[in-house]
Amino acid sequence: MASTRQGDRDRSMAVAQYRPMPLRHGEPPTAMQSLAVISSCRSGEMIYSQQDTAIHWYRVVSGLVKKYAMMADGQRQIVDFLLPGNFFGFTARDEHACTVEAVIDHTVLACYPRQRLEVLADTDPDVGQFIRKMAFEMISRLQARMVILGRKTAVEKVGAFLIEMAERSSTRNTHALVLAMSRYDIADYLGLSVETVSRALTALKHSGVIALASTRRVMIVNRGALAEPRNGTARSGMW
Amino acid sequence: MASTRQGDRDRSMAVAQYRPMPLRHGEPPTAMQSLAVISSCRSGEMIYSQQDTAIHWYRVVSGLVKKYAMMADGQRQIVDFLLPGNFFGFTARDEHACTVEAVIDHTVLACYPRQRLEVLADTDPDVGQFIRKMAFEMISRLQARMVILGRKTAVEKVGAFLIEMAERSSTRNTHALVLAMSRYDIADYLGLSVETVSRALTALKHSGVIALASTRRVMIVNRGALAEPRNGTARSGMW
DNA sequence: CGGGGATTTGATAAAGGTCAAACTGAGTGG
DNA sequence: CCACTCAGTTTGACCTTTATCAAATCCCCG
Repeated sequence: MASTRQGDRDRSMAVAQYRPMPLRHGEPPTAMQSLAVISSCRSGEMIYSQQDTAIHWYRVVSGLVKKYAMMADGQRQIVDFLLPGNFFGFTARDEHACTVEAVIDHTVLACYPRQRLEVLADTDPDVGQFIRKMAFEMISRLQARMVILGRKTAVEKVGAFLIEMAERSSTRNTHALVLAMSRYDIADYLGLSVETVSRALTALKHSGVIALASTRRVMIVNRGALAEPRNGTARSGMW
Repeated sequence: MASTRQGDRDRSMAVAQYRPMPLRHGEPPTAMQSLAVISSCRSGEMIYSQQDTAIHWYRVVSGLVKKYAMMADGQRQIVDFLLPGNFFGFTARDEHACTVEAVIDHTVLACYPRQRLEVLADTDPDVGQFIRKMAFEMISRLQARMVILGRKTAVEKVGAFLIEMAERSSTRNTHALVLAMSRYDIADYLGLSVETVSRALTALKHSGVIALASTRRVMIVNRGALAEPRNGTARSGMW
C-alpha cells in the first residue's frame, strides 16, 4: 500500500512505531480568562465562516464543535473536532481558512478578543507560553491525523477515530464513548463516504472489537485490535 | 465522493471555496538569530528521529528536509516538506513524534537550543510573537494538506502538490519548478503509491497541463487546470 | 402514530494499489 | 569511451478497496 521500496531502506533506522499523543492542556492563565466572554450555541450554529475576518479566538467550554473546509464542488473536509478545553480560531493571517460550527445544542464557548489577547501574550509570559503550547499541541494533533488520512484503510481510520475520541473525551472510562457527531461528520473527518464508515463500524461490531449500545454509544471491547486491525480479530477485507 | 447530503445543506452558507495559503515569514528577530548554530547535512542524513528528546528547534536555511512518521508495518507518511525559511522541531511534549531527514546534499540548518529559545520567547515579545506566528502558519499549512489528503483524487493531489511547491519555492518564476524529492517521497507525502504519482504526472503531461523538461524539472503550462482538473483539459478517469 | 433525517445494507463501478517488467540516466570501472 | 550497474521512474495487467447509486430500516421528535 505504501511505497515501501525506499521505506525499507529507512525502516532499520526508525525502529519506533508512530503513536498518537494523549495530552491535555491545563486551564488558561487567569489573566487570559478575564478577557473571555462566554456564549452558548445551538446545534448547526455557525461560529465563523471561511474568509471571515479573525477577530476572536475561542475555547470550547462544553459541547462539541467542528472545523471544516468546503471545496468548489461541494465536498467537505472536516479538519478537526474541538472538544471541551480545545482552542480554535487563531490564525497568522487576517481571515479564517475554515468554517466552524457547533455540533450539538448547548455548546458553550469562551470567546477572546484577538487584539487584546495578542497584547496580553506579548506582555504576560504565562499567557504567551500557554498559547504557544496550545498551538504546538494542535500541530501534533494535525500531524497524527495526517498519518491516519494518508496511510490507513477504512477500518483502521474508523478504529483510530474511536480511539482518538475516547482519549480526548474527558471521561474517566475510555471504553465507553458517545459519538456526538453524525456518521456524515465522521466520514468527512476521515475522508470516507458515509456508507464506508457505517460498514466499518458494522465490521468492527461483528468481529467483536466494539459493541454498539445504540447507534451513537460505542463500547470499546478490544482496544488492541481497534488500534491494529491488521493483526487482530478483524479480518482484512472488511466483508 | 463526499457525503454531500448534509454538505448540500451547508453549501449555501459557505459560499467561498477553500484556497490554500501563500505566505512567507520574514527573518527571525536578531535576538533569536544570535542563538543559532549553523550546520550542514548530506542527503539522507537524519536530523532527529521519532522519540528522540526535543532539545533543539530548527530552521531550514537552504536545501530541503522531510518530516515523516513510520508505522509498525513499515508504511511511511511524509507529514511535511520543509523549505528554506521553514521551522521545525518544536513540540509541546518532550519527545519528537516524527523523524526528520535531509533530502538533498548541502542542506543547511539553523539550530536553536530549545531551553534558551523558550526563555527568550518568554522575555522578548518579538521572539514570542514570531514563534507564535510561525506555529499558526504551520497549522494553516497542515490544515490545507488535510483537505488535499482527505478529499482529492490522485491527479488533483499531484496537481495541488506541484502548485504548493511552486508557491513555496522562493523562485520568482512560479511556472518552472525543480522537484528535489523523489517520486517515492511525493507518494508518501500525498498518500499514494509511486506508480499512481507517476501515472498522474504522465496524465498531466499528456493533457498539456504541465511539461517535463526532465524527470524532476516541471513546467506548469496551465495553472488553472492544475488547480481544478475537474473542469480542465485533463479528463476524468486518468487513463 | 406518523414523518423525515440518519443509518444500514446491497449491488455495481471506478479509482487506485499491487505485482511484474521495461526503461532511463548518472555514476563506475575496465 | 563504453559496457555495466543500480536506483529511480515509467508502463502494463490485474485485483482489492472504497465510492456510488439505490433502497430498506431505524429511530428521534413532534
